[in-house]
Order: sequence, then structure tokens, then C-alpha cells
Amino acid sequence: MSQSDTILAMYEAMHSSLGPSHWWPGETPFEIAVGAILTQNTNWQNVKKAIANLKAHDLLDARAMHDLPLTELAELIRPAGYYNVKARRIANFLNFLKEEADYDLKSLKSEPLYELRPKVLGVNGLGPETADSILLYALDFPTFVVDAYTARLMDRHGLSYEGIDYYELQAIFMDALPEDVALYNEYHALIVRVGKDWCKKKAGLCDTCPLKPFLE
DNA sequence: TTCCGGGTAA
DNA sequence: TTACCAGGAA
Repeated sequence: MSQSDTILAMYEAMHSSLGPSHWWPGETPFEIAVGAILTQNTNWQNVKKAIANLKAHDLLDARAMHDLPLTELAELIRPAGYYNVKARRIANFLNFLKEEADYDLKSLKSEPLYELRPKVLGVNGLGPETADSILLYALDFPTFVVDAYTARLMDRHGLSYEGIDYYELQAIFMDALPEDVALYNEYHALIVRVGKDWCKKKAGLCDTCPLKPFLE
């Protein structure tokens, strides 16, 4: 089987065994973008608490959030951890949103991906994974999100190697898959689910893993 | 390489 | 009590 056939087959295996993931959780593109920053190296359960705090204060709105002093924002997102750095990163993102889109995140959809992506990456605190998460899950751009789960899973299946670069790993998927936002969306979600529940950091639970047939 | 960090499962 | 988490910057 070719590399891209394998990657397509892995998707089918995960999807048929786990079902749809309904990603990204979040009611609006802005909520998704904020969630993408909050979940950097952080358990989603903790992010949910931070988002609940923001919602309770009617702050899941770009203008309202931008009017809030940084220290108060930090306090509200405290459950998500790294709350001081993340408050600064969200503020950086809000500055960007104001300048580039007059606080209207969705308006950025009119811009081509190849022009928008470098601008998003120019925001201090938004690295490749966070940028791609916002572009794919909040704005429906066809850019594939990879992460530590993806790297580990692919390495363990002999389809990658330890320490692979973000863009190289991303290219493996984008070269193998048709350009399809819904597919990119679901594939990354399935990888995260498999990464959390089977392809764990220490010892993988390969015996019961949906991807067991793909081990060498 | 180190720092940022609260929350929870094991 | 430790280990780890939908990372990124300095």
C-alpha cells in the first residue's frame, strides 16, 4: 500500500470505529480561536472551565474582551494554566483582530490562506499549531493541523521519525489527502482522540487501538 | 533548555 | 504524590 493509501485507510479505520468527533467545540469562530490559545499544552477540561468563566461574564466577544484589563482576563482564564502568558497572547490576538478585521474574525475568510496564515503566525504567542487550528476550525480554511499526538502516532507506525518538523509532518498529510476542510477537521480530531485514549505517551494501548491493523 | 501552571487521573 | 496536558517564546 502506498503511503497516501495508508493515510487514507487509517482515517477510515478511526472514523468507522470511533464515529464523528464534532470538532471544534465552540459556538462561534471567536470562541474557537480563544479556545485554541487556551488549550496550548493544556487539558481541554481545564480550558472548558476558563471558557465558562468568560461566558459567565459575557466576555466571549472580541470588543468586550479587549476592553478588559489584562490582569482581570488572566484571573478569569486561570483554570487553563499559564494564565499570565495566555492573557498576553489573547491580547496580542485581539490587537491583530482589531487591526486586520475590525474585531470581525469571520471577515478574514475573504482573504486567501497564503496571505492570512503568515499574518496569524506573526502574532506573538500563535505558533503553527494554534494558527492552523484557528484557520481550520474557526475559519474553515483547508490547512491540516498536526501536533504532538500526530508526531507520536506516525512515528510509532513507522510513517514518520522522532523530532520531525511541524511543516514536514503537515506535508505528509496534505500531500496524501484531497484538499477537504471536513476531512482535515475530522482527521486531526480523530488523531487527538486516539492519542489520548490509546497512543499514550508512555505505553501505547496497541492491543485495543483502532489503528492496530496498521502496526508494522 | 527552560519557563509558564492549574486541574485531575493514576 | 507524580505525570501529563488540542504549545510557544526567550
